[in-house]
Amino acid sequence: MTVSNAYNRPDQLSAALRERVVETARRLGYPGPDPLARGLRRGRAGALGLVYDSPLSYTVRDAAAVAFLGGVSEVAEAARVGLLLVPGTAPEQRDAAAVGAAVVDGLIVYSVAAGDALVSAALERNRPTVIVDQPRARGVPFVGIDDRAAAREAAEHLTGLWHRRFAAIAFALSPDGARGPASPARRHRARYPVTRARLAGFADALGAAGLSWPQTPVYECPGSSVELGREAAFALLGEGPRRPAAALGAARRPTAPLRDHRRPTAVLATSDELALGAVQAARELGLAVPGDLSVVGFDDVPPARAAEPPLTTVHQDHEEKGRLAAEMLLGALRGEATRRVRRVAHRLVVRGSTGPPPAPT
Amino acid sequence: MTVSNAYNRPDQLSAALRERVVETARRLGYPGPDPLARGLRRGRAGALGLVYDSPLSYTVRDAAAVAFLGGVSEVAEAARVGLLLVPGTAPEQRDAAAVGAAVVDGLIVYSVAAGDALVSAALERNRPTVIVDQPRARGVPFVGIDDRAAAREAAEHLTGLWHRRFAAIAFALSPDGARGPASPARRHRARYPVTRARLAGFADALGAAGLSWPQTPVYECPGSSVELGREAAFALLGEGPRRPAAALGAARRPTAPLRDHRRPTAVLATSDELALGAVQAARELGLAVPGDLSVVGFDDVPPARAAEPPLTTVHQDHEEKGRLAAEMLLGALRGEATRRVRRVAHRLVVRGSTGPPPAPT
DNA sequence: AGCGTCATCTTTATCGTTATAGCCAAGGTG
DNA sequence: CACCTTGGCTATAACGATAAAGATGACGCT
Repeated sequence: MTVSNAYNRPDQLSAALRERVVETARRLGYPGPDPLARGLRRGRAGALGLVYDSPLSYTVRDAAAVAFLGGVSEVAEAARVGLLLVPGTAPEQRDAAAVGAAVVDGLIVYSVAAGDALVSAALERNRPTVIVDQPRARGVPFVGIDDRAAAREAAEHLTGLWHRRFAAIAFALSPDGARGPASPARRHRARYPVTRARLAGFADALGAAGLSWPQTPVYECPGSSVELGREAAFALLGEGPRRPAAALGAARRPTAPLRDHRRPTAVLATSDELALGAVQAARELGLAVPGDLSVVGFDDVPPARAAEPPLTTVHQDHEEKGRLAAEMLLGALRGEATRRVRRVAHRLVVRGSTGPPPAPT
Repeated sequence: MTVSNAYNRPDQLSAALRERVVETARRLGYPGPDPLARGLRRGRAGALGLVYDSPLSYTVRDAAAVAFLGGVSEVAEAARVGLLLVPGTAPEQRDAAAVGAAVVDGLIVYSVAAGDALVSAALERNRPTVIVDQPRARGVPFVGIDDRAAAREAAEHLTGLWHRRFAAIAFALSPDGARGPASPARRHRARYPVTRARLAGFADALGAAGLSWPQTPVYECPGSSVELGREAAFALLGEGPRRPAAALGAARRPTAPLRDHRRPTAVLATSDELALGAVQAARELGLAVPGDLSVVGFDDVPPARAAEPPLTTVHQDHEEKGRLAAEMLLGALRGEATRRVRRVAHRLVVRGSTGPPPAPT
């Protein structure tokens, strides 16, 4: 006990004794109180857990997820707690038990599919938990934007410019790795609420403009990357072989674009990465952006602003989302009662990738 | 004990009893074995600790650090251990005790200044530790590149093009937040070994070309960002007021460049961010890159390749560094004896930001 | 019957802390 | 002088798990 006091409450013992303790500790090679034992006794782990939908090694390639991490870490640093990135999210070795075994005081679940075992594992721990973006769970604190309204605004921007032929590129509708055109039935069954809400927002705007959503092609990608967006756009815009770009090798042969009257004049993407891939595909097909094709993204990550042309997109503050989530979690740990659902503001940022549709020929 | 077996070794008891245990657990609201207690008893925390030099909220803005995190996480995921981002690195509340209190089995220390309390705190834990980039510590496993040789190659590329007037932009020489021209004395006292080695490499190349290193201006920035690089370049290239860019406000008034015969024709930067800032400053000063000014960076982060012009820089594989560090640490935890120092390959990537110096007027 | 084997479950002791309460001497009060 | 404080130190008992060893009974074999 005296040793414990020497380390934790130096004022409780005389300087002399403390010095003796420290000296002896050094001589014996005692490395200081064991964090595990201390945690057990004190009942706190000193860390917040972060559960992502995909393995971290993918997640760090997503600028939005990294910004979110930055926000969380800012608050965690200030509260002097660690941030544990929980393993077990890789598809080939999905391991909900890892969530149960994580040494944490509370959990932040970031953008996981509805019904995923990771979510139930997190909730079963009976510790404070905050869910970010998706899925909603009864009584569980939540942080996110109004995806449906935001998507609707993005699409209305284009219907307002009098676009009539639309196509959409979406990241995963459900966590089964599907890739390709998504039928209306599949759209209906979507297990990622965010994808679902964004598509619903697109549908709202198109419906309000008198256009048919079920007949609007939606290309589903199993993730969010420029390469996947490029591939999707080729499928939606071109008539050439639909091989993935990697198979095309170094000397890419662009496929021919669809004839004008069949080709969409506007592409709605559920993320900036996908949108940037679409812009790239358009360029390779010889289509001008926004002259021949308008593209809107979602998230407003840094590359969206830096792109050529800069991307019209829905801005959301990912860092703020991270800060909020962390604060809600820390508040719950302190036993404070706070608002359970926080919506973060979004806004459409109109830049250079959208314009009126080309004049009919 | 039977409960423990029910959770950890289902084969050790009959299905019936196990079912009864699980059912009772549910009824009583028992959330499964407590990770802290399990960790204490088993002697493992199930996580690796990651200690950065700066608070995470800054670190996530550094593409190189994020890529490194990606590499580490890849290996950690595969080994089914978590990754704890240790707090306590913010300058205003630097807290080496947080390193001692982290619930981890081993530590990775990423790019910390020599003599920093974080390093000694890590080593005093008497757990396997790997240091990345800096500082070197006797007998402690290390991963990094040959910074001096790499920097020398970068500078030799420019001396080979017959540049004669150089300037350098460096990130921190020592962790004291200094900003401005770094005297030869200060360069000599540098506490960040990486900065020191890269400057030494520059000096090697300049010396070999018969140029004076002590007379070559070096501008020190307290971090690595485009904005700091821009500011440094203004100081090195312009004659206007040397105020930081932020003070210039929204309507930036570019200062006039130095007259030709005094202005450097080549800038050596210790990071891509700083280099990109220098390119931007040159543009604002009306100087062509590489026509009037050549710039080399360091690290080859994604924006370097995407920049206009694309940046000549020293490539290093940050992810690979992360993977290596994590593997060395896991190896040490398993008690394997491995090589203690691993050098990662680097290579100069010549792109569009460097060329011959302008013809003398 | 006697004995070993095996599957299944239980007992004991321990991991390294720290909350709590207790002890003791020195000094202050009435 | 008895009595209370106070500062400084110590003894006890958990925190919640699990390794290791022990107990129990069913079964087969000679």
